[in-house]
Amino acid sequence: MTVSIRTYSENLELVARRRQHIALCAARVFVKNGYERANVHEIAAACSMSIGTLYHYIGSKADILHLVIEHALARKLEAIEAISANSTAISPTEALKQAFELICRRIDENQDITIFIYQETKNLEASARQGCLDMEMRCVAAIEALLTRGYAAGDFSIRDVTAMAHNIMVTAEMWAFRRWSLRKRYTLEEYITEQIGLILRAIGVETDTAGSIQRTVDTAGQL
Amino acid sequence: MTVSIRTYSENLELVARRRQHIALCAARVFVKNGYERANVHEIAAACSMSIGTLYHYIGSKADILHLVIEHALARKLEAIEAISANSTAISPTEALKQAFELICRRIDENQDITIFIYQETKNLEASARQGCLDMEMRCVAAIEALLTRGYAAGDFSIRDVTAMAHNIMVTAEMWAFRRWSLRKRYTLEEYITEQIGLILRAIGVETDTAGSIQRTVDTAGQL
Amino acid sequence: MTVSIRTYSENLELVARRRQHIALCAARVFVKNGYERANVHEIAAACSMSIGTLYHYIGSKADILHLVIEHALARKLEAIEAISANSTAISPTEALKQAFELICRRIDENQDITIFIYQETKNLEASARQGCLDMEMRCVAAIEALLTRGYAAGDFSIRDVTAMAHNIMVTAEMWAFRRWSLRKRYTLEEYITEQIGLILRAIGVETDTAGSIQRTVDTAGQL
Amino acid sequence: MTVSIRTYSENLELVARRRQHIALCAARVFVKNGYERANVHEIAAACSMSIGTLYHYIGSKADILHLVIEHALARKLEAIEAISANSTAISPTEALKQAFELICRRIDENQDITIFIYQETKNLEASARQGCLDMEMRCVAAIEALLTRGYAAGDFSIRDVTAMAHNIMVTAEMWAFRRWSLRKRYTLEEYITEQIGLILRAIGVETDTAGSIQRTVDTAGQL
DNA sequence: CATGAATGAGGTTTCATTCAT
DNA sequence: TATGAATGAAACCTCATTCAT
Repeated sequence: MTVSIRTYSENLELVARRRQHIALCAARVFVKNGYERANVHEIAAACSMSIGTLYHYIGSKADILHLVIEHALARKLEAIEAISANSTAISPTEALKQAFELICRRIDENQDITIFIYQETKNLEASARQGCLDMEMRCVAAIEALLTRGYAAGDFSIRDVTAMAHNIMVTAEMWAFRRWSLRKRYTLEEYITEQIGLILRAIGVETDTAGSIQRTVDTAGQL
Repeated sequence: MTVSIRTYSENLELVARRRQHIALCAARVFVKNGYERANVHEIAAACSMSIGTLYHYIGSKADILHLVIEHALARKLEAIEAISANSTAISPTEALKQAFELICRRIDENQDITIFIYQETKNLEASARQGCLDMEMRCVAAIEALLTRGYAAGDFSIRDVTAMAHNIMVTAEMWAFRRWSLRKRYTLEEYITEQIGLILRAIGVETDTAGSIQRTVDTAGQL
Repeated sequence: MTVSIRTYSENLELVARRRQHIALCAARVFVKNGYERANVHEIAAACSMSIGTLYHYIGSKADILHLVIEHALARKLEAIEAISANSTAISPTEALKQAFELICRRIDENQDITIFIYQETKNLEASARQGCLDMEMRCVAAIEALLTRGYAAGDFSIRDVTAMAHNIMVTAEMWAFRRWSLRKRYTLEEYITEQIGLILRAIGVETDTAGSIQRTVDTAGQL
Repeated sequence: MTVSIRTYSENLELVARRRQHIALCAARVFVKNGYERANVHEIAAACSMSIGTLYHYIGSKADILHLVIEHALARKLEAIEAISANSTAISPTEALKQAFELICRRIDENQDITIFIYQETKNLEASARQGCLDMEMRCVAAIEALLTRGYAAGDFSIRDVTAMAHNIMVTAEMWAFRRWSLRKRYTLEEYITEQIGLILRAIGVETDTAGSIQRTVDTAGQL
């Protein structure tokens, strides 16, 4: 899973523990200033390590980025696969509704890192980036599974599930990367309700048209 | 419209011409390596100017970013408003279909800058960023107008047009920022066809279900 | 008087007029920011000239400094020589008192340029600097003349007038370059009175001891 | 006492040692060309440090100026306070004479930095400058103490000691900043003798009139 | 295993001066 | 005579990485 990153340590378990720590702490620094503006001094401080120690467990600043993004994506993938897997007991429609809601709530809790991944994945070198894209693909695949199940059950009228799965994933992430606009207009709950309505109708599930939205939250122009 | 940027010249017409030139040439450099990695030396060279001359027309590297993003957004906005305005002669459904197709084709032609804007708008200072977000909002508004017209005509069964308008905009831009996945599966035409189907059904327009997609183009993991 | 400075003009009268103008206007800019921080753009603007025109009448930024300092020193010298010359009708003691007072008042009116000369004469090249030092020497000489007259008349008990003349000149200029301290304690009038008392007693002239000073003006720590 | 300057090191003792080193070495570079013309490359070389290392102990070039001036003033203040304090065993007149002589000799040994402080203190930012002015004030206060003691003992006929204290301080510094004139006429010993005579008579102490000065040293027009 | 002082290349920006118009 | 656009060297400062302790 983890791509090979240089380390001076031979205690693999220690390396893994430290890297997890770095992934968590560095994320805060990266998210605050962006990858390029964050400096290794600040990252080391956030990890409560000296620079020297930090460099025992990573080979370069880019490796820290890799750790951070990979960690965040792995947790996102875990969450989505769990959501998808846990919904076999209920109807496909209900499963899709619940899945979308849970994914949206997860994105809402991880807005900053979601946006960060959109912005900084470009700084990964090819192989690391490919690993991350693979995880993104597996997120889509988990959603595709939900859709395929509904199609097989005759509940969803859709044959090409890929586009729809991407749409669902991006619709959830939009809540983060278009928050400067969406949050003025919707609460998270309203957003979820509205988008679920659109999704279900797109795949041919009849719904009682979602209620209109009036309340406007003013959250200025935060990005 | 244009936020004030420092200049040593008082010849407003010259300043405007040079800045347009900078916006175009610098975009190529920025897109290649990202904002932070691009250096002003390279930008000046791309503009066929000395660094000194470059700094006669801008006050800082961040101003160049502002110029580039604002220029790109202004052209996107222009295009979308034109598309929206030019479609009053045809039925709302046909208008929406054509609009979505044209927007997607425009995004396809401007993939790199589309992605760049997602990644680097964060580097603008507050006021510049707000100006850019305002233009994004006007893009959404132009799409809302199309939807509202179809709703008023009774053709679209949708009451809250905002979410749908965002979805349409993001679906088109997805073609750029998820190209690493979508291009393996769809040609631009297939993508447009598939997504139009989903959009129309989400707003209650009956369509003959779009055909399934089989062909897979392998374009490696380019971002 | 004026050391040769490059000019592209052959109209000597025009050159002289423009240079006088430059000396006056540039002084304001130099005094505000210091010589090195002042830029030629700002100087040209203060002179209501284009950069090109400015460089028709001077050869370099250092020439402007020369013009400014020479102009200020020439006026100081003029003033002091006039003061010294105009006092032949009164007693040496009265002449010295009046001269000191007038010089102090002149320094008070020209505090900024007085300090500026202390700070920036170092930036003149050797020959220009020498010319300026010569003018300073002539200021001292004018004061020496006053002292010598009093000595010859038997009113002043002093044989080496040079040190005393320097002291008098520097005491007056101190009002400018130590204003951050002196102005908290003395008004100009009090300062003059107090210092005249000290000067006269140093050269053996009996005075009714100047009154004590109580009032404290708070002018913060301005330099 | 020392104003806070940014450092990347947390080893306070090391920081203090390095800064002392910088203050000493940078002074030579500054004095040679003035603050603005000196460049950090040259300063780092004079400190036998890389530029990177230099910037670990200071935050900006202006901080180096601050270090240099503060260091020089602190040593001047120390010297003057020591001189003033050490003279309680002798008569006020003798104490004043010795103090003036020692201060003049100290200025003579530190001519360049004395002039430098006159010229470049303006480049300090407000708070740093205020700290330096405070030290100057304490120098004056130490001299005031000497005068006050003589007044209290009935030896000096002077009530306002402030002006006289400033005069004494400036008279000593004059030896540096008017050396282009004074050194042509006086040796240091002659200068001290002559000025002590003037000082003592100004405060009402009878002296056998100081001898005339003939020897003229030609030291060209050095500033 | 842990530290953090040292490095120096490379970044952005300024500005005195020239010269074609 | 007057203009001001163009130049590019050189300035200050940052920061990822190493390595002796």
